[in-house]
Amino acid sequence: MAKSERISMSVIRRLPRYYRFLYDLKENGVVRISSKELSQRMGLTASQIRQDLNCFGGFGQQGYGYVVEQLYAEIGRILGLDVLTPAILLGAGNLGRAVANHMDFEQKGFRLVAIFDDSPSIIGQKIRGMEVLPTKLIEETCRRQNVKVAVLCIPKEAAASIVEYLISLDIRGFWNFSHFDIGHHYPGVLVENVHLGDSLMTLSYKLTAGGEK
Amino acid sequence: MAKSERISMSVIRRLPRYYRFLYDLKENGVVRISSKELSQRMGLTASQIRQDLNCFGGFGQQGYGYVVEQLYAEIGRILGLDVLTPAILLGAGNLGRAVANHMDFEQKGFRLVAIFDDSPSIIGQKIRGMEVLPTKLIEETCRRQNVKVAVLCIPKEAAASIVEYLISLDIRGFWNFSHFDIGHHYPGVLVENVHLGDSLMTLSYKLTAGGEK
DNA sequence: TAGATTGTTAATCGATTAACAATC
DNA sequence: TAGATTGTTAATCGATTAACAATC
Repeated sequence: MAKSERISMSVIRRLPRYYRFLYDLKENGVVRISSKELSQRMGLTASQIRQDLNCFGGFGQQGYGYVVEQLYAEIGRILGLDVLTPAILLGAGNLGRAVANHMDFEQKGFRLVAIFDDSPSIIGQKIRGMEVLPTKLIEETCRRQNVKVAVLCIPKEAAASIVEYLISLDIRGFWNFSHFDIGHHYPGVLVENVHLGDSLMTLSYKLTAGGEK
Repeated sequence: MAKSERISMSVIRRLPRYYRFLYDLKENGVVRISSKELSQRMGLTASQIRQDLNCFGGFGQQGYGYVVEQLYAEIGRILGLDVLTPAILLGAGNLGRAVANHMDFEQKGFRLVAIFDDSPSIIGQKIRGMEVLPTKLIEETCRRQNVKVAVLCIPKEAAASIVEYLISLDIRGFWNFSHFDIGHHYPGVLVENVHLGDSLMTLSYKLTAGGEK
């Protein structure tokens, strides 16, 4: 099914959006959809949608379109959402608490197994029913639960050294909210950076430059 | 100075990252930097850096490189960080509180002037010294403070109708954390979407596909 | 069957990289 | 001046769009 060529990140980053739109269609009882109609709803070209999907296989039917439910499931599988990867969260400050409370990890392919902080005033607090643990328990937790992913909600200064430590514990993926750029330093380590500040500055640019039009 | 051609989003999205790296260099007392050295630190090509910067003007000096402090200031200006745009935040749940507390709006070109929620149990609470106001005060606040930007930390269901309302109040920019896709529906309205769920699913894909290598 | 819509190939467009003359 | 490094043009690479034969 899946074609063996390397898939570009441009394509991958569109998949979660397809997934969301298909979920909505599904919820609204829509059974089939053509690339044309989906393209109009999403503001893309039909060509791009077909091109994107055909990176992974022919999910449609000529003359008919795509079966919503089936395509939804297929994309979920491509994204790996059907296998829950154990993850820990580091840093239970404002941001860490919000991420832990707000994000539905199970629906996105992860299982949040523990939350850590090193501030004595935060340790022991409950977040979504989970007690915040001291950082010295990280190693044991990772070993016991076979944790492969860490969510970083810690300050930039702390991040650099903690990343090294986590990699030594066999953590292989980071969802990084810290301002520290894990990026390209560690080969084989998979990183998804969430730089909220960058996003806000981009909006500032759009507003500034948008006025020139 | 600024060249008049349209700048691509690919270039724009790299600017905040340049800005962060230059800030660090500046803090570490580095006075000058060449595109080559910066490229190594950032994991880019020197060519790309020079190409990017020259979209906006020649900020360097042949045979020398770039003056860190000067380039930093220049990029800040390009991003429009020197003008603070008044913004309101809607939705003081977990996520809204974290964004309000965590984000340094002033450093990113904005001034957060008010926070709104429609839940009686949240209205009146203080977040970063600001009292959460009932949504019925949105109109008055926007008019009085000439608000042009809204940060949306509200559920998807609420977003669709609130966006229309805010646009009618002359809001022209959205920093959108809701799962609602403002995207292409409203011409002339500038949107920066932060889809945390999409980001997490992308990490799931990387982990899934990374294993195939 | 006729109509619709896919999967896929070819054409276009845009972004990145390479090369080098200009110049500090 | 000689060496270094920019700004910029040209070459390459990749992503998007258009077109159409295949087929349900």
